[in-house]
Amino acid sequence: MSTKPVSFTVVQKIPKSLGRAGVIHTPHGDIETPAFVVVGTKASVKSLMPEDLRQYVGNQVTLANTYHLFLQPGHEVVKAGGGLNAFAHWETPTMTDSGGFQVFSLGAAFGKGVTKFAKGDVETELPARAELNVYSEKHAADHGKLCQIDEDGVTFTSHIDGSLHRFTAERSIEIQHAIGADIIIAFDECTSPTADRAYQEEAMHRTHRWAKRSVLAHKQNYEALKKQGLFGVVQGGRHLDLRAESARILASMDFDGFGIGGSFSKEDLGDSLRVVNEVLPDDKPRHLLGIGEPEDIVEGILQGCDTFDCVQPTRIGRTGTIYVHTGAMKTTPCGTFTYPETKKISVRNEQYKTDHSPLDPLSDGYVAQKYTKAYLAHLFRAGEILGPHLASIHNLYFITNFTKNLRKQILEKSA
RNA sequence: GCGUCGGUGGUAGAGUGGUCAAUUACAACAGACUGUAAAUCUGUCGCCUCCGGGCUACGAAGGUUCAAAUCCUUCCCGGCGCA
Repeated sequence: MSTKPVSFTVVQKIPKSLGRAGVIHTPHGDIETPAFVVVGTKASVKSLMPEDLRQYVGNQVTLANTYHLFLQPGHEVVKAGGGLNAFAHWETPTMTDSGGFQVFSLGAAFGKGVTKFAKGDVETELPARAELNVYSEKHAADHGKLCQIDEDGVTFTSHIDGSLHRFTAERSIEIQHAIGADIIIAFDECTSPTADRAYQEEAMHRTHRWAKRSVLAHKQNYEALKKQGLFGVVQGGRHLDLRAESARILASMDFDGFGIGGSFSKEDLGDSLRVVNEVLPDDKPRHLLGIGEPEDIVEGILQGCDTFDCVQPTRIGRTGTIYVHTGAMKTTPCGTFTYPETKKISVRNEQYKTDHSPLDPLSDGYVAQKYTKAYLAHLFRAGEILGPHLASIHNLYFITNFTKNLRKQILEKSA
């Protein structure tokens, strides 16, 4: 076993595929991969107690966010509270995202309704270029966003109180050291799918420079080095050659694992991942950042990704949309996986007001079995907080278990 | 009985001669959401529509006016006050 705090063991490879089942070892325990990573941005999985996660979800790992915890309550508070695990009473292994996604969500995407997925293949607009040394609230407001990018880092205008803050590679690592998650992520720039190739390339190279600095910053903190693993983030947008180049450059740096970030299009997600994972080393875990619809996870695993975090189960759950099984089974082209077809339904819809069947009769989840659509429909209509709570638990169990079943198939196929 | 205030779309409640099919909120009906600015946001919400518009509407019936939810008359209904 490795002396590094975070290491990876491949347990079983999928024949003729980049995919594998494995185990990520961390100071807070092992993560059996492929695995879904529950998102708890502000050290809180929205509406759930950690006990709910343990008892009804069975997740193995939870992800928080550096930018959000830095603003509130402050990373020093988390540190004084014993670090993320103790502070939030999370007992699973933990990760923190670097704040790189906020460069996108509070920057290019701010107020525009664009998502990480391209709608079509047209580059609809150019992102605002970095404008050096122009940091002001007014400037940010004028540009319709809360952050400005330059070579050295990013200046954020807090979405909470408008105050200005500066993130650099070193600063993000420093904050993540204080927060204390098992796996931390190098500060990157998550680009918009609307950015043109030239900008994707420029941003990618900037992310690489930040990655190099992040490795250095991490190595300089001896205490953190013993307890936390550092992941670098592959970028390159929808351009396969850039993706491959990004993977090549990052693979040459001393990371404990890799995140795959940035924007994709739904159609060539698999191609983008394949190109990247062909290059990344086999003996390190690969995390697909922020993607996790059931079909995406199947594709991601086939193309060699080990872990997936996604906000979707809790976000859609909170407003009454739940995952359910249709009853049909699907098989991947080369027969690797046979998995249940899924769909999303909105339990607020009129038809469910009097539908007293279980949320998802085909699921073995506790909430799916014990609670009915009519009850959830009532809770959401009545504005009861139990509605978002139950729907979130249900969705998290659904996707966590969906992923676990795929792992099981990898192991069974080879047995 | 007299006086007075009021009766507006599913609800509450704006509007008090034209720009009113009628502000707004809620409810209702749908939709969106993929490293969480998110217990959020968007659309529809009188009827019909070839999406240009047409029709019926603000307690009821009459009336004034080029034009009425808005002014006048009577009636019906409700709150309050006085008998």
